[in-house]
Amino acid sequence: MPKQSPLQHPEAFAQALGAWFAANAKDYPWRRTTDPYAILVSEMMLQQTQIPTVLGKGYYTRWMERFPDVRTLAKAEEAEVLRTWEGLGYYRRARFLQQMARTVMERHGGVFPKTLEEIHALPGVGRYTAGAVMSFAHDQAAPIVDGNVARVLARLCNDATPVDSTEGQTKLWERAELLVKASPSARTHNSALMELGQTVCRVSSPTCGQCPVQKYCLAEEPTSLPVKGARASATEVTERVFFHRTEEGVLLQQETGARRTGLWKLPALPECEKLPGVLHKSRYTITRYRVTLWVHEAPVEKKRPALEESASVRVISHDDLPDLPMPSPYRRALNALLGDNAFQLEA
DNA sequence: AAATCGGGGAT
DNA sequence: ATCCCAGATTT
Repeated sequence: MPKQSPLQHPEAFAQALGAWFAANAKDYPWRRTTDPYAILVSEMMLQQTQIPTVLGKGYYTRWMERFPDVRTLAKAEEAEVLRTWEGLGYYRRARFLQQMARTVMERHGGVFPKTLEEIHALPGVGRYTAGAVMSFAHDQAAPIVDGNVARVLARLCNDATPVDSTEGQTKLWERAELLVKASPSARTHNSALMELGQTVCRVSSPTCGQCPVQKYCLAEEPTSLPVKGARASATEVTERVFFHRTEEGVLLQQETGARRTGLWKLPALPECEKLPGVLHKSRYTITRYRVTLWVHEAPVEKKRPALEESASVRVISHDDLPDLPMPSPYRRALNALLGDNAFQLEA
């Protein structure tokens, strides 16, 4: 029996997908609310971050308890905002979220905007996230295309156009829009499309036999789709910082540049003729970098620039240490240095 | 159109 | 080690 294109039978496709979802939907906290702020928080946390990460470590619940609404988030301390985010990565998202809250307070009088254009204009909110809020909070027929939807649509249409190309993106959004407009509920439809990609139409070993829309799928070799462009290879990076402990606490430095803005780290090691002793060494991979982090002893006082006079460098007391937002690699290094094995170089 | 954001988990 | 993940912004 010949396959039918989902694009030529959008109503029947949406019907089959919706029926499947009605019987198989998972229970997530953000599916129990229609509060656009609560939806937006979940979407921001889930950008490039898996559901078990957000859910398992309690990030979402903790955030909503601490910042239950836009007003609370808008007036919160940035350090507390970043500390609540610590461990999720891509800390820019946390800062965007607070900027969003302040924008809603100042530009929208504290009322969360209701149109796609206004939501899309909020800091950190792109086309996907704006569509997610419109469909999940307001049940409006706005399309969404995330990694899951891209995979599902590429396979359904048997389309090898690279999904990360401009042409591929244009096709995906057009198809997503066509389908969501043919569905009885955008909220159900968009949730179902993503969940299908997550549970059935998986990256590897998809379970096509259990797929509710298999008769609409034109894929001949599902696992060969979607096609993506090659990514850049990893770059080796060496980072040298130092550990200086006084009676009052530990010397730390706050990031002010384009990366990890607002977060604290061990201070960068100044240029030295001779490298001070090594206290700790670790390796981690971040985006496209493979970093070797060396923690040295503090350089001798007279050769060290007046770091304490720099606005970004401060002695942090041990009591305040847990409350400062800090990227995970530094947090781990600091814990190792302050723990029982302090001053022992790892083998 | 491509790079960057400088995470984290699964495989 | 590599890929993927409920992406967005900047240049």
